[in-house]
Order: sequence, then structure tokens, then C-alpha cells
Amino acid sequence: MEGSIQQFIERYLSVSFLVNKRGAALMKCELDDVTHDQYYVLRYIHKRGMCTSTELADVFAVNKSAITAMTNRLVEKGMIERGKDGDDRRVISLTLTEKGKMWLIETEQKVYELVQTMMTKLSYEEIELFIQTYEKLAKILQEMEEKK
Amino acid sequence: MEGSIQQFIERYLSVSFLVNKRGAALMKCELDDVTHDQYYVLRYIHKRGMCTSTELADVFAVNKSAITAMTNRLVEKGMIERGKDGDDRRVISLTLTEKGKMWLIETEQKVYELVQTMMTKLSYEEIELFIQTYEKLAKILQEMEEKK
DNA sequence: TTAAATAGTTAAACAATTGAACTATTTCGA
DNA sequence: TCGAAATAGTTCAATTGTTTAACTATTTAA
Repeated sequence: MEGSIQQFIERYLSVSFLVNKRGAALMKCELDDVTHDQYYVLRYIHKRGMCTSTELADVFAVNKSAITAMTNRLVEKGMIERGKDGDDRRVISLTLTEKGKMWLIETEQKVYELVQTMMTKLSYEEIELFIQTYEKLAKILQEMEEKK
Repeated sequence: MEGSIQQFIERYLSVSFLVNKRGAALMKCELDDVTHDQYYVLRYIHKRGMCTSTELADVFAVNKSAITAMTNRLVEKGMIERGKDGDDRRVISLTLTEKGKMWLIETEQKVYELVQTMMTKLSYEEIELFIQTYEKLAKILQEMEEKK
């Protein structure tokens, strides 16, 4: 039993790193001059409608200054814009520009096709179970992080 | 049915990115002055006993010059060493130094504990199925890459 | 035997990241 | 209510990972 857990850990470490590296490499082909990380930031902002630097830094588990740098690049590319709103004048809201929305919708299409070709090699049930467990892991990781 | 696949893709994209970012952030705490990527390179070399730049570049899906840069840093840190061996004098073999081995063994311990705390929140069967599917995905990705 | 292929390096450029110091604004407790 | 502490975001310098193109050295093969 103990030995098996060890093996699980070993297998998990190997496979998770590989799938991510290779997945990112494949996705990059569909992303024009936007990077992999930038794509996820655009996705997140779009899903939320708008958000703040602090929220992005929390969600992606990086420093706020990393977010400033990334959003600078996205603003330069015309994908997002900064705006002041709300009563708190310290807060800066980030939203997609029209160009950003257009780009995202187009790109989501391509990325979806990519993920779909990958997924359709598995059964419906297998995907369902896999994602469910993955989501549990996300929750567990978040709790572990909060404990620190 | 179509709608569900769309949702799977959406959920997969969100959760895979998050688990990786957060997982990497947690792991980083255990890695002293070695980075997350460097850790995986050390792991890989250790598992294989020795390997070459070209092999690393293939496995991690990056350019060979990226590997040169990384191995330079690992050599500077005294973790690995370059050696000539074999008949082909173009090939440079990469192996862990004693210090590198020591460090890896110590660190694997800590990382294993981390992954273990994560995994023990799931049932044995769930982990088994999850990793099996993950490994299938790795294989599928590799095939997709080769097709290009 | 020479042309093509392969293994690896170098250099310039860019993206992501951290940490510390900073500005501007808000919150809160005495 | 006032002043100190907290919060939101930026700036700057440094490190790391990455790509691309040009390069050296060696091997393979026509």
C-alpha cells in the first residue's frame, strides 16, 4: 500500500509536468503573438467580465508586480484596457477591448478543437471522472495554500 | 452531448491551468534555490542515469538552446556535470554530481510529502483512475505532436 | 570524398517572475 | 477625528526560461 502511494506520486509528478509542457507547446501554435499565460489572463477576465490586478495575482498565485507587467503587455497589444470605477479610487478595473473579445472568441474556437481532438480519444465517463478529480485537486491545493 | 463536451473543455482548461500554477507555487517552497523547471530536469536525468541535451529538448518540448541555458545554470550550481563519452564525439552526457544526487534525494522526500498530503484526500481507486487517464492524455498529446 | 545531417553552443531579444521600495488611497482604533 | 496601518497598484533591477538565427565540430551517406 505504501509502495503504491509512492508510485502514484512518482507517476503523477512525471505525467503532470509532461502533459503541461506538451499541452502548452501545442496550444502555442494557435495563439498568434499572444503567449500561453496571456491567453489564460484574457480568458479569466472575459469569464468574469472585469477584474482587478489583486484578483489576478491571487488566482494565478503570482506577485502583483508580475500582473502589472503582463497587463502592460496586453494593453500595448490592444487586448485589454484599464479603467477606474467603483468608489475605491485605488482600484483599477481590467476589461477586454472589442479587439480582445474578438480575438478571444476566434481563438477559443481553435483551442477548443485542439482539446476536443484530445478528449474524443477517451470515453465520456472517463473524461467526466478525470475532470471531477482534477477539480477536487484544485480545491485541495487551494486549502493547502491557505493553511500557509 | 455537444454541449457537454464544450463544458468539459471549458472545465479542463480552467482547472488544468490552476492546478499547475498553484502546484508549482507550493512546490517552489521546498526547492531552495533550484527552480521548478530545474527540479524536473534533475529528476529526469536522475531517473535515466544520464542523458543528452537533445533528449531533454525532445522530452520537455523546448529548443535545444533552452536546454543549454538551463544546464549551464545547473552546472554552475554544482548539481550536474557534462562529460564526453560514447563514440560520437559530438554528444555530451549529462549526469548528476554527488551534490546533485544528495539534493535530489532530500528534496524528493519533501515533494513526496506534499503530493501525498494532496492525494490522501482522495480514495485509492480515484487516484488510480485519475493517473491512468492522465497517462493516456500524455500519450495522446505525444501522438498529436508527432503528427505535426 | 564531399555534401548533408546531427549535437551542441552562442548571442540577442522577449516574457514571466520576484522582491523591495514607492505612491495614492482607504480603514480603523485610540 | 486624526494619525497609523492596511490595501491597490506601479516601478525598477535582477534572474530564469524561451525562441530564432548563426555558428562549430563531428558524423553519415551518396
